[in-house]
Amino acid sequence: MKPAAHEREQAVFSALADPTRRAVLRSIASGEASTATELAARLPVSRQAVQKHLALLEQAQLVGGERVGRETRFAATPAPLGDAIAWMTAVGERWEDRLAALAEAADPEAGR
Amino acid sequence: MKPAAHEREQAVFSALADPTRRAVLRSIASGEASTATELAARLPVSRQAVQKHLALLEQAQLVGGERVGRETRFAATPAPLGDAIAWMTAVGERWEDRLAALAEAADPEAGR
DNA sequence: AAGTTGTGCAACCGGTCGGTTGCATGTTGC
DNA sequence: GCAACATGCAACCGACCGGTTGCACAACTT
Repeated sequence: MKPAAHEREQAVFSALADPTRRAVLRSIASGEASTATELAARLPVSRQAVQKHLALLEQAQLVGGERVGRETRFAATPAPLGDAIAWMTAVGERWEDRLAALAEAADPEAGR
Repeated sequence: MKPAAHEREQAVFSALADPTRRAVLRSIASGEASTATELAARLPVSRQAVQKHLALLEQAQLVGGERVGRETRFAATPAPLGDAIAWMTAVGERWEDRLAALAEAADPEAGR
């Protein structure tokens, strides 16, 4: 298997792009609901729509589903969020570095 | 203007959803390129495609463009990334809280 | 056993997205 | 002034996405 990092990254970011999906994830993370039908009751979409969102979230490894009896209970596995955060902070740091370098180059003497 | 928070949130997350757009943002943040034509040269897409991505990134306030002579130079303004990170950490914390509560509730009985 | 509740899967549909081509405009350099 | 380079804008297109409906099946309940 090839997790490939940027593949998971892609999965996470695109999973987070949809507002409904974010709502689903939030509901699961806060324990307000754990099954597709429960989530659908809290959201203005059908159960099948929620189910598709859950499939994507699961593919991004943001949630994990476990079948208990006749219902499938989902739980959050927010580890991938860490990857996304890492990407963002990396970009942010690069930006800061760049800014610092520019500032230093433009202001070598009068620096702090 | 009224940013409405969740509107900016939406803009940021959907802006980050596209790999090409992330590449553009990374290139700008690291100072590798700053104009649409430069970016297009580094990427396998046309200049106009990059330009559209830049428009979205600018709309999400992740970059800012300033016209200098005949070229438009873009710079990163990663502040919105902080919002996104805040959202993620909030979800992550809620998850941890929930997990802690469950663990605590399950601890005395330890059954499953 | 029969009915009820929850799930999984497939097909379909309209809208949006990422990308392209084409053209018009503005800026620089000779 | 004119050629070359960079940008802005619009139209168009194929693909994907979010959502729906419909149906078949598994699992409790009585």
